[in-house]
Amino acid sequence: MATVAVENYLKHVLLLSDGAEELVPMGSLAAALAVVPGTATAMVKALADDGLLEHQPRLGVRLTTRGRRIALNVLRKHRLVETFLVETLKMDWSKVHAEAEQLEHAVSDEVLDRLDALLGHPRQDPHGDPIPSRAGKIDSQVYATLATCATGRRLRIVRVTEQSEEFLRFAEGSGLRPGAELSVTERNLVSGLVALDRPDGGTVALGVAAAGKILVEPRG
Amino acid sequence: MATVAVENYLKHVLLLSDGAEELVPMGSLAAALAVVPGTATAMVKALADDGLLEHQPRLGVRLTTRGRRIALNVLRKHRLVETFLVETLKMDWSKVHAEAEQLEHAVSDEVLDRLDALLGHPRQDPHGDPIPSRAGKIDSQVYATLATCATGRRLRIVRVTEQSEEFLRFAEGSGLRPGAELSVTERNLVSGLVALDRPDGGTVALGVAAAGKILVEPRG
DNA sequence: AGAGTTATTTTGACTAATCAAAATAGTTGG
DNA sequence: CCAACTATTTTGATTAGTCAAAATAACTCT
Ligand SMILES: [Mn+2]
Ligand SMILES: [Mn+2]
Ligand SMILES: [Mn+2]
Ligand SMILES: [Mn+2]
Repeated sequence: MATVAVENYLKHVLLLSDGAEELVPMGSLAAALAVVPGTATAMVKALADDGLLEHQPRLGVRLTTRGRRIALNVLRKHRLVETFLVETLKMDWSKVHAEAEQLEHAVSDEVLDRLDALLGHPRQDPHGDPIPSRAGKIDSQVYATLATCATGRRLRIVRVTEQSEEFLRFAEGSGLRPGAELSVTERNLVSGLVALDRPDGGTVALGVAAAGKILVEPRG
Repeated sequence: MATVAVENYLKHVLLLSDGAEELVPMGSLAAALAVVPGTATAMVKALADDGLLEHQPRLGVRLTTRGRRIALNVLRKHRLVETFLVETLKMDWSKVHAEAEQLEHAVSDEVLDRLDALLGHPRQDPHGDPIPSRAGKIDSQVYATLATCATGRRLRIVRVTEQSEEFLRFAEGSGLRPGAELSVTERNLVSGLVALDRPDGGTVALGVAAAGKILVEPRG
């Protein structure tokens, strides 16, 4: 079986290679895993020897089919566990990421299947992140963000791509969770400010970097 | 935080020191952890340095208060997880021990509390093993076994102290799970045979070693 | 094209956990 | 009471994963 470290490396390569084809630079990988670059290089060479990813020296890494299969299974565990923690145990969505980071390595495939059934085969986790299917299919639809979408239109939040506890608590407090509706009333790229209107009349202001973490779709 | 290995060592010392006072010999500890004796010695010295247990060279080890506190918490996680897997996920009681062996190290105290509440604060796990309280209290009642109890009396099974999948499947198939009633009709210490009667008229024969794994209490 | 900057790799060292095999202490039977 | 056996400890290696710092390659800008 793959160790915890191996599972984490493979999962992060998957997460950093939006879609699947691009090379992930060693720098991003090392930063995502919170290790120094040399450590990532050493680990990546070992994983390449094991046929789990392809290493193009000085350019980056890409998962092999085997590596991708493992990474998708870990990601499925992570997101189903998050869903379980929120739906069944009523935990706060801001805290489940850290829990799932551990549990994703301890949950067996058998337990995973039963959790999936208990939860009714969910397609998204509490943050709107897509849950890979048992077969390894994952929804890769591209959405606009609050930093890029048209202003004035009625929108629905589909996903919040940022796991940090503080950010999620802020989003929750501002009514910015998946399913919520709103519109962008103003966006000033110079000042970096984005202003939102909620249907309940409330108003929210946030920076363009934070706005980029919130994915939306148009809603008539 | 204690590593997985440390948690396993402390938990096994606790399990091997029925009650709490006796010294656990290094041999038993090494066997329980499936490591060679020298490995156990090395680890035990490190744990003693950290004040988690007391090592009397050539005699054995005993948990300190701190070590015992950690060990009880791990054991509580183990047994509550087993209960969750059987009660909520409907897993077979013969398979949950192996799962819990991993999950006991990945479940946080917060998740533990919520699992406990979800399950209604159970006092025993699916095998009848007592679940330590959050405060670290554990029921240490002593029971007779099918190898030692009086014959002829009506009995109720309270606990099955053997985690192996094969044994538990056998027990299940023979109607020997906690709560089941029965009586010992015959016990021959020479041949090592124990014969049982079930209320439904069924009959079971098993060896005295296996019988010793099944704890019972009298039932009028 | 060369200097400087940045990303990546290499080298050397460390920790936790383990095993194999040799050394030692303790116990026991004649 | 000593030889033999058994349990435990010691010693010397190994593996996985990591960091610090030096070396190297690649890119950028004039
Ligand atoms: Mn993880
Ligand atoms: Mn998520
Ligand atoms: Mn364990
Ligand atoms: Mn149990």
